[in-house]
Amino acid sequence: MATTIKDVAERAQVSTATVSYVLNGTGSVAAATRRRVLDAVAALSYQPNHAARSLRTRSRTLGLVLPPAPAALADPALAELVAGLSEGAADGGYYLLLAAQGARSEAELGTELAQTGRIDGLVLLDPRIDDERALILTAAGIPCVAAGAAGNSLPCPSIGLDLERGAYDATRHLLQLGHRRIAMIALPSDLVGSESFYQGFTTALAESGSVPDPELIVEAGATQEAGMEAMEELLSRPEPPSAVLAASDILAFGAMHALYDAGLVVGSDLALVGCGDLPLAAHTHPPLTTLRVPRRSLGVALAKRLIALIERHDLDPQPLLNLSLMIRRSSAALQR
Amino acid sequence: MATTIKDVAERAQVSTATVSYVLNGTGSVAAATRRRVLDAVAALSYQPNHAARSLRTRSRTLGLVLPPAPAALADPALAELVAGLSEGAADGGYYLLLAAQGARSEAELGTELAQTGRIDGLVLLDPRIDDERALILTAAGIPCVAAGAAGNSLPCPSIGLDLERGAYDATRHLLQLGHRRIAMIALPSDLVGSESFYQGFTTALAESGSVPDPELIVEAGATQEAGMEAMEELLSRPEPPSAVLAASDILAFGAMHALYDAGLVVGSDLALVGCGDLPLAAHTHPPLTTLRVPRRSLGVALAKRLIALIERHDLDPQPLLNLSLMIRRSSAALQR
DNA sequence: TACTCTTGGTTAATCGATTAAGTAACAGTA
DNA sequence: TACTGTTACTTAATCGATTAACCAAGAGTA
Repeated sequence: MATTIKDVAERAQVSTATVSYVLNGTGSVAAATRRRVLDAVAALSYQPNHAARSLRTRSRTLGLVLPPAPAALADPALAELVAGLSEGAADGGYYLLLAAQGARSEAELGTELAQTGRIDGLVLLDPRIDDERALILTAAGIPCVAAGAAGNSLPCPSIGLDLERGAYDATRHLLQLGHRRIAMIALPSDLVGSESFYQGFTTALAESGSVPDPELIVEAGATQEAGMEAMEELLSRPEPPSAVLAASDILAFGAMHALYDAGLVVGSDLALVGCGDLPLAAHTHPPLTTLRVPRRSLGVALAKRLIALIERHDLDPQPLLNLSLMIRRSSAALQR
Repeated sequence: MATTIKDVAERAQVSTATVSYVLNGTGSVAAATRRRVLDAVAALSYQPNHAARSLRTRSRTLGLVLPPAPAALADPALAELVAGLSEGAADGGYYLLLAAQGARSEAELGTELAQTGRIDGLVLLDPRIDDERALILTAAGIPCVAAGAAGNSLPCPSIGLDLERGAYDATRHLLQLGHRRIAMIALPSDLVGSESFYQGFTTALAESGSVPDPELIVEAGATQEAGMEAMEELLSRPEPPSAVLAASDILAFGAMHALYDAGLVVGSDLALVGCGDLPLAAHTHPPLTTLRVPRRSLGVALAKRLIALIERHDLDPQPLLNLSLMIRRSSAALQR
C-alpha cells in the first residue's frame, strides 16, 4: 500500500541511500541518476514516512498550547494568529500541533511534547517579563519564541509588535481631537508589552507639553470586568478624563459598559480607544476606535522565526510589526 | 539525554519487551516485575518516543485542515471548536495537527497527511451533501468525521447538531410573538444541515396551521453580502415578512444591514433571528436573537468519534446536540 | 608510473519503540 | 511417567527513513 523509499530505490535501480541523498539534496549524485530517482518518485507518488524520518531527525512540527477553557475565549482572534502560524509553518515544511492545556502547566506540557519528539519547538502566547515558561523551556534546550513581545526582557527570541508606536499614534489622535485629560487603562504590568505601550502614551503626551497625571493611569487585569472597574475608578476622580486609551479591546469593552451605566455617551461625552481590533470592535455601539494588530503576519513571522531557531540558521532580525489605528465613532472631538 | 525504553529495561532488570508489555497492558507480567518496571519508569520519568512508536503503530494525531485565508475568518468561533477538538483528542491520548490549506485541495492534503503517517484521521468542517472530501478520504481508507451534520447523506460518520429542532424552536418563538409572515434566509442547499433546518422551520409553521410561502424562502450564499441581498429581496416582495429566520448569524448580520439601509428598525419593525451565536451576536444593535451552537462539546464529540473510528472500537451512537435559543432584542412582538 | 583526490555510488548501522516467536519453569492431567 | 497448558519472561525481527563508513573508477599531479 504505502510506497516506501525501498520501492523508489528498486524502480530507480539504486540503493535507498541514493534516493535519500537525492531527496535531501545531500551527498553527490550524477545528473542521470538523479533524474531516474526523481522519475521513480513521481511515478510512485512517493511521500516519505513522517515517523521514520522524525525518528532519525526532527519532527518538523511546531507546538502551540491552547490556554484552558475560560481564557481560550479571551482572545476571539486567536484563530487568526493560528492561521498565520500554520501558514508560516507550512512554508517551511512544518506543521502545527495544538495541545489543550488541561491540568499540567504549559511548560510541562511543552517539555513533554518536545522530549517525546512530537514537536521541535513551541510558540508562547502573552509572554510576561522573565516569563517562567520561556525560562524552563530554554533551560531544557527547547526552542521557543514569544508572540507579540518587544525588547529583551525575555529569555527567548520573540516577534515584536510596535506597541510603543501604536500607543503613541492613538494618543496623538486623541490629542489632535483636542483632548487634554487623557487617561490610560493598562494591562497587568508584568506582561512584556505593557511597558512599551505606556512608553508610547507618555511620549505623545510629553510632545504635547504635558505629563501623564498619575491619577489617570490605572493598571487593570485583562478581563472585561477589570476594564469596567478601571473605568469606574477613573470616573470617580475629582477631575475625570475626557478621553481614555485602553491597552486592549477587552478592557475597552468593559469601559464602555461602565460609561453606559454612568449615563455617559461614548464618542461625545468621552472618547475611547482600544487596542487589538477584535472582530467585535467594529460592531459595538459606537464602533470602537482601536489599534489593529496584524495577527496573521504575526503568526507567519513567529513560525518562521521558530523554524530558523530550530534549524539553527540565522535570520535577519525581524522589525517590529506595526499597528494601525482604525478610527471609528468612539473617538470624537472634545465637546465644549 | 532522552531516556529510552532501553534505559528503563536496564534499570528494572528486564528486557525492553517486558517494559513495552507493562506500558501497553499487553502480554502477561508478574506483579513484582510490573512494579519494578513502573518504578523505573517513574524514577527516570520516561516518556515513550513518539516517532518510534508511531513508526510501528499509529500516530495518535487527528488532523484538521484550516480553510484558506478569507474563509478562515468566516467563522470567528472556529477557535472554540478547535479548543473542543484538542480537548477531546487529549482525553483519548491524541493531539491535533493543524494544516493550512494552501494550494492543494483539502482531500489531497488530508490524504498526504494520512499516508505519510502524520495523522490517523481527519475532521471535516461544513460538510456538503455527498461531500467530495469525505468520498475521496473514505475511499482511500482514511477515517474521517464531519462536523455538525445530521443524517446519512454523508459517506462518513458525523456528529450532528439538531438543526431541525433548533429551527423549530426559533420559528415557534416568532410565532408566539404573534408573527405570521415569517421568512427564512437559507444557506446553500448542498450543505448537509440545510434540509434539516428547513424542515424544522416548516414543521413549526405547519403546527400553527400555516404553510411556508415560497415567496418568503430565499436561498442565499454563506456571506454577509448574501444575507444582505436576500433581505433586500424579501423586502421587495408585495407582502414582505414581519419576521425573518436566518440560517446563520453571518446571514443575519447582512440582513441587519439591509434593514438598516431600508430605514427599518430591527426588533420593532421586523423581528430577526440568526443561528450560531457568534460572539458578535450579543453585541450588534440590537443584540441578535440566535441559536447557540455548543461548539466546544461538538469539538469534543467529534474527536471522540474519530478516535473510536480509528481504533475500531464501537461507540454508542451520539445523540444530536441541542441548540439553545438565546432570546435578545432583535426579536420582539409584532407591532400593530 | 605511482600516488592522491574527487565523484558517485553502496553497505550496513542506527533511531526507539512493538510484537511474533521461542523458551524455561512449573502445574495439572491422563 | 509423560504429556499438555499456562505463565512469565527473552530474543530478535521489524517499521522506514538517515547517514557514517567504505569502495571503485577515473582524473589530476608529481
